[in-house]
Amino acid sequence: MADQNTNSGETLLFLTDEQLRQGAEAMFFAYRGFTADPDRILAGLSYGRAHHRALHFIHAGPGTTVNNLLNMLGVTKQSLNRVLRTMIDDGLVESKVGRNDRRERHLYLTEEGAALERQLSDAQRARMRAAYKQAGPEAVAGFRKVLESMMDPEMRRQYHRLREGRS
Amino acid sequence: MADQNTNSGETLLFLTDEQLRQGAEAMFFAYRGFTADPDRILAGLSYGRAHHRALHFIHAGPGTTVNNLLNMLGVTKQSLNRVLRTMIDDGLVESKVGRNDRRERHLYLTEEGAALERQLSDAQRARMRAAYKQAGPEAVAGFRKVLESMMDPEMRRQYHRLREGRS
DNA sequence: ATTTTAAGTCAGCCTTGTTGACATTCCAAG
DNA sequence: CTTGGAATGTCAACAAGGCTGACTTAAAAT
Repeated sequence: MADQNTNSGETLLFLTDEQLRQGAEAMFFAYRGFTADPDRILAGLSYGRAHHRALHFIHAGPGTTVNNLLNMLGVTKQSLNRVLRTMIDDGLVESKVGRNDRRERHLYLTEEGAALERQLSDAQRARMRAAYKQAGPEAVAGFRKVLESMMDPEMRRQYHRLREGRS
Repeated sequence: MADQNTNSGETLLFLTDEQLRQGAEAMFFAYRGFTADPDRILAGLSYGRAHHRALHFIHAGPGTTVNNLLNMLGVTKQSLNRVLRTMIDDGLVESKVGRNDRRERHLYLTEEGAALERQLSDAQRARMRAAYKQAGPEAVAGFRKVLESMMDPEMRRQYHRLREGRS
């Protein structure tokens, strides 16, 4: 608390470096919690967080192409391919040649893949549900607002595109 | 502010799986933004995100012990040691034998270390400052509230301990 | 017919996490 | 004073998951 105006910047009130530091720490610790439950589940299986992310976005946009997924995840195709390969081989993900453009591969979850996705996201959502409930609806609105402002513009666009695709 | 439901915190409606999924995506994309700027800086030097985290917490609690830091970061001592070793060798971090308990090592930033920490956290804070400003003070309060609720209890305790230590 | 694009693959590298084993130093309890 | 345990450091080996670069295949676009 205390020191109000030790601001090392342009801004007027309320944004002390100290408060921003606390925000950064909150992000760090909260993200740990955010990933903790799925990570625990995945640790048993031979998968990692990267698999979870791929499952999530294939679930969110069934039929998405590899290139789409690449842009979502922000990794190289080689890196994604390793993860995708194992899941296709294990029968969690199905890759179908595109009808219009046969160079593209469209990705879908199999029943088994959908089951794992559900298990992982159920765990993650349980924590978020508890946090949302504890913090209250207004806090949640603020939470979402700040997160969105924190994204890179390109990520924000993808975030919105996803939401529209499901509305 | 009020949309449609005047739910007073206890209502469960409001928390559809879809909304929770969006929250998860927001966390994912926002965290990418959150780390992007420091990562860019570090890419040039021969350091990574792990070094940034260590610098941050040594800055936050000068004289912290290795064990303290371990608990903060949630990694093994071997993993931390590798990172710490390079920074000590490079003269960014100083390790002093404890006075009371001479087994402990107390960690401090050198001038050079403090300079790098400042550079990294300035970049990170710039983004947070912009996001906070754009979202507004109420949103920020909610943001912090949700993040805190999302932490593991142990992490929440450490988060508070840090804040108290600086108040 | 040529060029570009989407995807896949191989090889190798880096960072950062993990275990396990072991040495050192030192505090504290018997 | 000896001994047990705690805090730290270090070595080795390994794995996940990023990266780059080079190359192939197939198909679409020009």
